[in-house]
Amino acid sequence: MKALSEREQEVMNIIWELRNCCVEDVVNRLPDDPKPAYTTIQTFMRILEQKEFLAHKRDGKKHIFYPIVEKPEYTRWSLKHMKDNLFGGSAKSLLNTFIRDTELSQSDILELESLLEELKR
Amino acid sequence: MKALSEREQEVMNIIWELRNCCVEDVVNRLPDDPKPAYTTIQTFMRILEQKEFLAHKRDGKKHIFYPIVEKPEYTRWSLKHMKDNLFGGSAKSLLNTFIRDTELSQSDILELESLLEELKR
DNA sequence: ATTTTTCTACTAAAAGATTAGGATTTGGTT
DNA sequence: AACCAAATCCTAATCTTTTAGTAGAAAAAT
Repeated sequence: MKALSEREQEVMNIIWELRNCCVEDVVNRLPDDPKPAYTTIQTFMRILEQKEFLAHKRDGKKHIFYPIVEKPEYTRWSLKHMKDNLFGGSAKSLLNTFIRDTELSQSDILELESLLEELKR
Repeated sequence: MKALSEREQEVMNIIWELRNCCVEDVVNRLPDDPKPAYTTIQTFMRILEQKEFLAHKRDGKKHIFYPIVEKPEYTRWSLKHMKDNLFGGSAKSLLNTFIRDTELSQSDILELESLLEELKR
């Protein structure tokens, strides 16, 4: 697995949501900051296919793309990468930083506690 | 704040540890995968200075560099970035994924519980 | 059947990341 | 003051990322 660049990430987020989609579907979901050209997004999808995040099948003249790496798989990898590179491999240290810096609601806290309770067994 | 590239990150990790150091100190800490040239690392340190992660003072003929962005500041920013880009802004969802995927020891779990206990008040 | 539209494939160029060589400066030493 | 060694500065080549144009093929419309 290889890290996604900023733009690749943005494209993958859309495809993970749409599941089966063509280039145009993705372009339509992108904000018009300026809206990138059709061919630009097409290039990204070709690259993502080379990197084996996507595959495609034909439907008439269209290519229908779909993810072959799932989002949970990538987020897991990505969090591990961050843990190793920024927190010296310590999960505890990442959790500490994140929990202290994030405004968790009381109900979030209760949910986390029951998750931890579950893991004790 | 701007994200650090892979190599920039590696260099910053060393500087955050050493606090005050010259180019050579950093080069010496890098593994010899192949060891990068002195001038390569110097270039990175110049870029990191432009990006305002570092500053330097003179000592004899050497430049002594030191961080002006601290590691906790960057890790915080970086986790927030990941939360927003991969977990739709949901801290709960990031924590859930991370906690479930990480082998936490029993003592880690207890520590986290008391941290959460602390945040309830 | 010919024209028009719509999509992909190929190409390439601008911007950013990574690498390092050679010229130049400079602090210290004789 | 002149020299030397060590460090910096400047520059540039290569690689990756991001962007998009043009050509060509396939389908749709006339």
